[in-house]
Amino acid sequence: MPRARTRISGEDRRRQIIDVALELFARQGFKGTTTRQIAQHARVNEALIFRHFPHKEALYWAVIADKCRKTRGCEELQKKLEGAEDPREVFTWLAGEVLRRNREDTGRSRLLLYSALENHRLSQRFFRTHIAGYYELLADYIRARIRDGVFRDVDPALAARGFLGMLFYHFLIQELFGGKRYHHFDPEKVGATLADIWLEGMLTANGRSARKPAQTP
Amino acid sequence: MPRARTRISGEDRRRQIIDVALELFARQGFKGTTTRQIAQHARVNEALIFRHFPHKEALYWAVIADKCRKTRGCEELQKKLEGAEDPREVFTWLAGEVLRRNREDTGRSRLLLYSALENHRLSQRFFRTHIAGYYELLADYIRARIRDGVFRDVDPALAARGFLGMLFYHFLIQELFGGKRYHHFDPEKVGATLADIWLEGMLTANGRSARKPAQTP
DNA sequence: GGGCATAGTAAGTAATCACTTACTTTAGAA
DNA sequence: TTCTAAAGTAAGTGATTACTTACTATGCCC
Repeated sequence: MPRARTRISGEDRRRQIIDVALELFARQGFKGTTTRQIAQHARVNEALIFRHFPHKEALYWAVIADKCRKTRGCEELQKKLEGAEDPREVFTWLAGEVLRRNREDTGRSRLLLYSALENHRLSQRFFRTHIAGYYELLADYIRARIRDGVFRDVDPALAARGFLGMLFYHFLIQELFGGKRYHHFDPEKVGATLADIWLEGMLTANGRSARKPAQTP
Repeated sequence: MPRARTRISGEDRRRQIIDVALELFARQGFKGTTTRQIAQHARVNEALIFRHFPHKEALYWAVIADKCRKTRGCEELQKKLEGAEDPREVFTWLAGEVLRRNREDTGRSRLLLYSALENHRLSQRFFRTHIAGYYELLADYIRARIRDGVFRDVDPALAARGFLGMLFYHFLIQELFGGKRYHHFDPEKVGATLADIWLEGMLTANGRSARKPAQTP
């Protein structure tokens, strides 16, 4: 009584295994996920996994590499930063984007955190691909605004880190620590509020008056 | 040839096992740590662990409960907030404290993150003990300053979250993602800078002039 | 100094782990 | 239609897992 299972191409099967593994690794970490589990969720024999990947760790690498590749780079941010007229618009938009992305792709953030905690060799690369680029771009933009006299003179890398920190931490508490059970926040408002605090903390009198010229007597 | 090992009281042994387990759970997570490893590090027979704890999970609970208990509560913060004259002093001090504590007790933060990711039932309680209390206190203080007209009118819970987020995220990147390999930050400066950005973002003109009366013509 | 509660251990257990081997089934080119 | 490369699987492997059992050693009180 042979299985009526459809036979698909190696490439497709490989992709499917990666997708299934991503979900499980993100939810349970590397150690917490068994190859048997992955096979069951993919509805294939466990041996098939080892046909596509020499060992579990190789599958983990493939999952992370896949996430790295799939993530559209910083082009969108770069474009927004280049064609930016008002810093407020930029940072409010960015805050919304960061929050939305974390909310929509929780798996990415969990995978990233797990790989950092479990100290996988790839976690550093994963981090560089997903975060470091973003915040170097941001730091450059901040540096330029400091030169313009729009922002106050603080360490640009630190300022960028502070901005992203506010947003990521909010996600951490809401999604990971079950914060949303006790307090529901309107995502729009969260992004706007946090961006506002940060911006008001960064803008100089000049930077402020560029938008509201009436403020300077 | 009997072991020359000293025999210590059950209570002491229990404490020792918890200490050893804490370190391993913090480094490798629950799933990543084996009872055998714990026994070897504690230099006792594995069976002894199960004399003190019915199962591995009970040991994990004990470890987390111990961390919760050992952490001195929010009294220090509360005292500081009550006897506070200048918000700047309070937040700069707090920033330094948060950074110092994370740096000195990395295990606590790792354990907290792991328990959140691994979705242990205790993680919520762990979180409440370690973070929520802090930031409710902080939110209360912020709410009072808003009423005073010292801070701008923003959601106090969100503002508190933003403040702690800046600091915790900095720790995350430096310690977990190996940020300190690429860029070393002076802890003093980090705390002062981040607190400064946040404060300047929160203070009203009134709040500012309370310290610098010359600023208002 | 003898009795005994308990600290401590050696040597297991069944289940599960990542991974292999030896085999069968199928799609598509010829 | 036949042949074959590759998709797919059943049934293992030894190592490791959390946890037990049956035992010995030791400090302490009388």
